[in-house]
Amino acid sequence: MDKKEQIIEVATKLFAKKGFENTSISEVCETAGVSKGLIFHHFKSKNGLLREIFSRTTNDIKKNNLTHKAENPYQILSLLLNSFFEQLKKDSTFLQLNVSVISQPTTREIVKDLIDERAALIFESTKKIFNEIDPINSTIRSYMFIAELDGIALNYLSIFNDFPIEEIKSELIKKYIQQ
Amino acid sequence: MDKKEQIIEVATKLFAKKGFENTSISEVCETAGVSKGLIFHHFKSKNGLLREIFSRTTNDIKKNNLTHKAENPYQILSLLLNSFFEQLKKDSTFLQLNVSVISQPTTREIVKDLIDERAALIFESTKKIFNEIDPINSTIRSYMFIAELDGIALNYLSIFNDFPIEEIKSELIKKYIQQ
Amino acid sequence: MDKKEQIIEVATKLFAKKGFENTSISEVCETAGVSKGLIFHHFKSKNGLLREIFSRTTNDIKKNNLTHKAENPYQILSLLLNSFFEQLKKDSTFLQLNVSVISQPTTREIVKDLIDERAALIFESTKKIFNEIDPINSTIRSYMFIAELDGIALNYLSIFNDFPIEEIKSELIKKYIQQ
Amino acid sequence: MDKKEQIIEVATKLFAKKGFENTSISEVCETAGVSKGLIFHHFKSKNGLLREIFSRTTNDIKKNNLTHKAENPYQILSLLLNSFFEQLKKDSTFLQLNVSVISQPTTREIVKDLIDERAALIFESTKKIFNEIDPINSTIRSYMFIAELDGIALNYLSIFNDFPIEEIKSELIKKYIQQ
DNA sequence: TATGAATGAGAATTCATTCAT
DNA sequence: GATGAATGAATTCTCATTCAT
Repeated sequence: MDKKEQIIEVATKLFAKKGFENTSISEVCETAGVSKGLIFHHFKSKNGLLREIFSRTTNDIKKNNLTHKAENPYQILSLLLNSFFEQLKKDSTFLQLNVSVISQPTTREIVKDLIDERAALIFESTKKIFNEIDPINSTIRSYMFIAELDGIALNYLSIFNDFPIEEIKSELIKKYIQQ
Repeated sequence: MDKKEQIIEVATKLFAKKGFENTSISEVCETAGVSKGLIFHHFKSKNGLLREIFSRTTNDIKKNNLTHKAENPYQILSLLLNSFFEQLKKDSTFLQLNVSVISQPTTREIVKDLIDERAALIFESTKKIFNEIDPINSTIRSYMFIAELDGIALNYLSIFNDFPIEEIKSELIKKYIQQ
Repeated sequence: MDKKEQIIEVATKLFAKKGFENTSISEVCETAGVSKGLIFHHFKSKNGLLREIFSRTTNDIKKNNLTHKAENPYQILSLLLNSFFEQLKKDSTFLQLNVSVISQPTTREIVKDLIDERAALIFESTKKIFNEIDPINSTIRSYMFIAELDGIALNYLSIFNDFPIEEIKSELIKKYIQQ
Repeated sequence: MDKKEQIIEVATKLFAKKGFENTSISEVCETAGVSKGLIFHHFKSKNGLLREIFSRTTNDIKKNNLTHKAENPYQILSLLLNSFFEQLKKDSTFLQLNVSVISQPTTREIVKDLIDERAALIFESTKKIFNEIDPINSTIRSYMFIAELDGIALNYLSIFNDFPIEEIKSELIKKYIQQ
């Protein structure tokens, strides 16, 4: 069993549940059943561990992007929306980790470059879709599409206890796919 | 000048710039030129200080809401969008504080009830507007409107360095006000 | 009883006996009967504590210098040599602390400016003496006199177990005072 | 190139530049391009590495002593002083390592026996010289000669930034060789 | 209302050393 | 001879909080 992977797995869960700043290395160690020193051996620092986790998520996004080479932009949008809402329900704490890391000044600074990389990646792949639907306004529509999804995530995860996620999903599908 | 107000002012700025968890009481004291004891005298705890700051923002929103008793829902939307984008540009760090407090599990817990209160407030005043525009779908449209703005704030403040805020604003005005 | 003074007293003894790098803050605290936090409250860091101790010694030297306003340079030299050998025998560990702080790269860096200040102080007061004895060569004779005493201290404290300190003292008195 | 030699070379430089206590085995490994395990394989412990370095210097001194079998004690003194001042200028950090190891309680303890051995060696070879110059006072003159040189080294290396090393050298030559 | 000395629990990090390979 | 994952004890330092004044 790979201890490095185990640390990453445990840390991801704890960071997601309690926030990065409020999860101590000690807690990660105890939960993962490894010594404190090992974390610093593998990741150099707590920040290094966060970076590793953050960049792995980006890599997952990359892989996902490569997967759907559907012919139809509407098909891609459909897949994308479905997987987005799926993750929102299943992986909620994990998504929350990403939002909180990005929005908190200190953690933001730690993964600054990785945020830029990921943002560019998401923007490009979104724009590729809208280029086929509405080439003239594809830039602005991409930004708005991304913002809309992020806003939905933020409100669902952190603001409203009774956010009508299913209806919102229907609405979005209506708006973007069925004209 | 009132020392209590001074503490709140300084703490707001520091929490916004460095995050709540990464700002120590000591730093607030030194910057505000008061003693440590005084903060605990006035706010009972560091969490108490955060709650005071957070609820003051809610009060500001309340006051703002009372102000615009325009006849026309489109006029209200227009005012609302304008002040939103205005604040986004002028008060960016302050808005970021609100997002980060809300999205981080630990701080979220501290102001849980205040978030609920504020969310209800914002939802109600938004719904009042959409009730006049599209009564049947007013609930879903309110949620989507709020999510859209939050998403724009998040992307502008924390994700894209070159987010086309002016074009997004035009687009929203086009979408919500000029049909 | 002043806890700050107590910390300084205990730390001086421990640093002298075990060396700065090998004395932990915990040990200082336990011995002094204060909490860990208090050291950082008063001295900001372990390095700050060392600086405080080092500069106090310089202050002692300053005070000592002001004292002997003997008319005769040979009288001053005599007093000086006597107190030097006296300290060498009584305060040996304390002198060793000074030598080790000065000669170790890391600790040296910490008190760099204080070493410079002290060196200038000692050189000036030595030169004042030799100016009256041999004005033309006073500079070089001052440097040699200081080096000689330091070398004796180093050899007595750290190198030879059977360094003939009394005979060395007689020899120096013969050399510098009785022509 | 022999990895063991490489380790010694790198460690000597690092210990000299940063002090023994402030140089970690990890740093030695990285700089030398070897694994951690290898150091413990060759030297048993970090202390063992220091002892190896320290005793090699003693060996160098031994070899040097064997070399000059001049007939004239003044010739030997001359050679000795020249090589001393030469080393002071060229090998300053290395000499500083020796002084700092000797004067710091912890490191002193580690090489205690080696210091004694080296001190005896230096004393004996110095006394052999003074035996020919002034047999009656040779002991005390040897101690003073050694102390004088050590004091000069200490002051030049660690105390005065503008120590007049050249003039001091001339003075010593005048004092010990030209009457 | 206001101060700041004092606390103590807990944080991240370092580091010599071991050992299976 | 050579590697590097793994350990665990120790280290410096931070920080919210209390309390006598």
